[in-house]
Amino acid sequence: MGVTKTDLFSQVQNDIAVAAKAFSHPARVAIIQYLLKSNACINGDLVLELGLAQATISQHLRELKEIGIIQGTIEGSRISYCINPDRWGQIKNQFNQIFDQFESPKGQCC
Amino acid sequence: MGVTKTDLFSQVQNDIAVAAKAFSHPARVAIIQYLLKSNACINGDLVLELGLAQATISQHLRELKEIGIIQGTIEGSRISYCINPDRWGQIKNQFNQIFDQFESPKGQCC
DNA sequence: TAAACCAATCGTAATATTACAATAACAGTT
DNA sequence: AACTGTTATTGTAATATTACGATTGGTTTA
Repeated sequence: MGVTKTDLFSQVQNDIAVAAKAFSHPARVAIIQYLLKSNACINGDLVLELGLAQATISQHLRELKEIGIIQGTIEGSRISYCINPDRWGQIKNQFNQIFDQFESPKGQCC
Repeated sequence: MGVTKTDLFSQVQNDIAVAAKAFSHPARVAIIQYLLKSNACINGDLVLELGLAQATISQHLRELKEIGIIQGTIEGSRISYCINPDRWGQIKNQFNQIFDQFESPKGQCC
């Protein structure tokens, strides 16, 4: 088959899975890292920086926008992208909530 | 086409993308959460818990094992899975390093 | 040894993702 | 209005992922 059975899982579990997709492709990681250091950029910057085709970058940007981790504003004939602070914090919290749940057991568990 | 151009990206970027895949499917999130609260479990536990076929659970477990976030030890006729503490910490650090790089700018960036 | 149990693997089908060329859409410029 | 620059979208091909039934390989139990 090949279609994820989202109805089997909780809202939180599906949310985390969606958020994780922002980081599950090296190009998207690279885009996010570029935005972290440059604060804002346009499609063309990323084409030069990453070496992928313009259409491919645009596709990744759309995914990141759909996830909500970035936002774009029209600026003349170009679109300026940046990180969405609220969503960023939300995703950070979701992940940290999971990361902090684990405590290394004293003995060997398995 | 459809094959990720890993050679365009840094080691770190590819590493993070691989680690993120552990969380990029709700079933794997559910498995990880189950391991967090039960410390250890076997394939059969997850089949009951998640409602997916045995083969599907096994496939997700293999992925998680390949990523290194879980480990399995043979225990008689069954295999006991648990979280790999070292790898867990490593992934946690990788993500936090990214999460902490963002500082919300005073004004609107875009 | 046979039966029962458990989990990995194989085979297969459906769907999703990744990538790019080509084209469309739109703003600014000449 | 024609041209240029920038990005989204469309179309398409290749590869990857997800899911499950069936089978295999292993250990335990009867």
